[in-house]
Amino acid sequence: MTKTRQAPKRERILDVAEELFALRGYDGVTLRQIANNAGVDVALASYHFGKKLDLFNAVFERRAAHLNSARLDALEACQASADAAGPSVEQIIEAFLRPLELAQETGDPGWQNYLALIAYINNSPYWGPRMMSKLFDGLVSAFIAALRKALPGARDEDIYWCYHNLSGALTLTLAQTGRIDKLSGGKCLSADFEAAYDHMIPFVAAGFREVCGRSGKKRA
Amino acid sequence: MTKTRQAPKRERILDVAEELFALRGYDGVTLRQIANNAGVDVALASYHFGKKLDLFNAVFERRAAHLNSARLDALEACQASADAAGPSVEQIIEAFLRPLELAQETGDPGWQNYLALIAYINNSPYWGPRMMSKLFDGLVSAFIAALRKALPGARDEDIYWCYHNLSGALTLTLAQTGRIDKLSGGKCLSADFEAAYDHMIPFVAAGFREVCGRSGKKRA
DNA sequence: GCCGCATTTCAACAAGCGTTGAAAAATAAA
DNA sequence: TTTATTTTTCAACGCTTGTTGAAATGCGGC
Repeated sequence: MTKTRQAPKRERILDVAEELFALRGYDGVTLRQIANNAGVDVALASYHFGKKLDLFNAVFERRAAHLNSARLDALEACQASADAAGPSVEQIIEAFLRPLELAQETGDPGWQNYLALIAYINNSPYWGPRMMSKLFDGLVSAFIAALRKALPGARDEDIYWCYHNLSGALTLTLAQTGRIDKLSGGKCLSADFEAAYDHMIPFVAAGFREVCGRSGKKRA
Repeated sequence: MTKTRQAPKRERILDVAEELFALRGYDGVTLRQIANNAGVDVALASYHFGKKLDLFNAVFERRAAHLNSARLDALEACQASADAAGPSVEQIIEAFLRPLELAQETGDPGWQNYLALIAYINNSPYWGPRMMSKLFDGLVSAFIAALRKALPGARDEDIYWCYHNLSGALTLTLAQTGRIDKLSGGKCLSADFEAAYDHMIPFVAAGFREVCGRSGKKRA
């Protein structure tokens, strides 16, 4: 077998690129910074990935499939364990958010940088339209469909605006700016994803019900 | 009195810088791009503002005072017209958001770029800690105090997490990525700030009440 | 007219950028 | 071992970057 021995330097380049791109954005990072922090030569990034933009895309593709299937699995699991009416709004939001705690689950701290990078492109008027659809349109459609079923009679327009609010709250959480740490005087911690989701899930579920009509009543 | 003749080229540089920084971020824009789009020489930006970072800061300072006083005025107005119990959560959120529709009010389209730029730094792990506190800490503290009064018995931790969710939803709205336009198939429009706030205000208010307790204290 | 000052352009600098072809080193196959 | 292939480094390229000093332009006061 002459196949991929999976040299560790290639992965180190991806790890460092992930971290630096998440912190400073695509244009705020140079290939030399990435190479230096990874302890390799500049040309090695080009050898493995091609152009700088190709490296950027490679960072996204490395974890995309794993992330999407984890969240889709969570949705299907909560649908399977629900009655004929389908899962509640809380259960759907929970399935949407909880799989994102995979930094703790997998023990790989790179996930945190990856999610911060997702936040960066989702909030960017330049990168958003270029990358978000390709990465997440399928996933979002599945969750929107589940929410539509859990909120009978709701107008599509209202559901999308509510999803937009959810997406924004999530994005700022993933960005890990540490702003809430300072504002709250240390009472809240950006790095505490569990606390963030514990608060976000009931917050968002109540918002959906308020805007999309109370017909979708709260259930245990 | 040879006072400021306020050459229009200086303002044009700020306008273009505002627009391009909002779209591509600080590192994604060159001084030459700004100068070209403004129809001036590269060196003119340095003459008026100094270093590139000084120009970046000048863009923020141009509208900061106006924006903050508009929002603080709205808060004070809703407090003045309330009874002894103070304004409701909805009224406070409304005062927090509605003044941001000043692109329509003032007729200055630059406001939209400015707010997108605010969204950019608020979501950035690099720029956020550097700039958000200086610009908005006073304003946020005033609104937090009003919310604390409107939610008697709520734990500070819960209030800050709810504010974080509000800030995230607002940030993604200001970023103007157009993602909701595509997702909703045109039913929702990123540029329609009024529709965004019409949905965000009840959404967020319901979330605050759910998480921070409906009237008295929250469960253990 | 000329003068003084603010504004704007011109021209160029050193430094850093992404990228590439060829050499060197490491690894696998024989 | 020798050979073939992959991985990594070296060295350099053409180009762009932010910045600056000096020259040119505009303009009100004399």
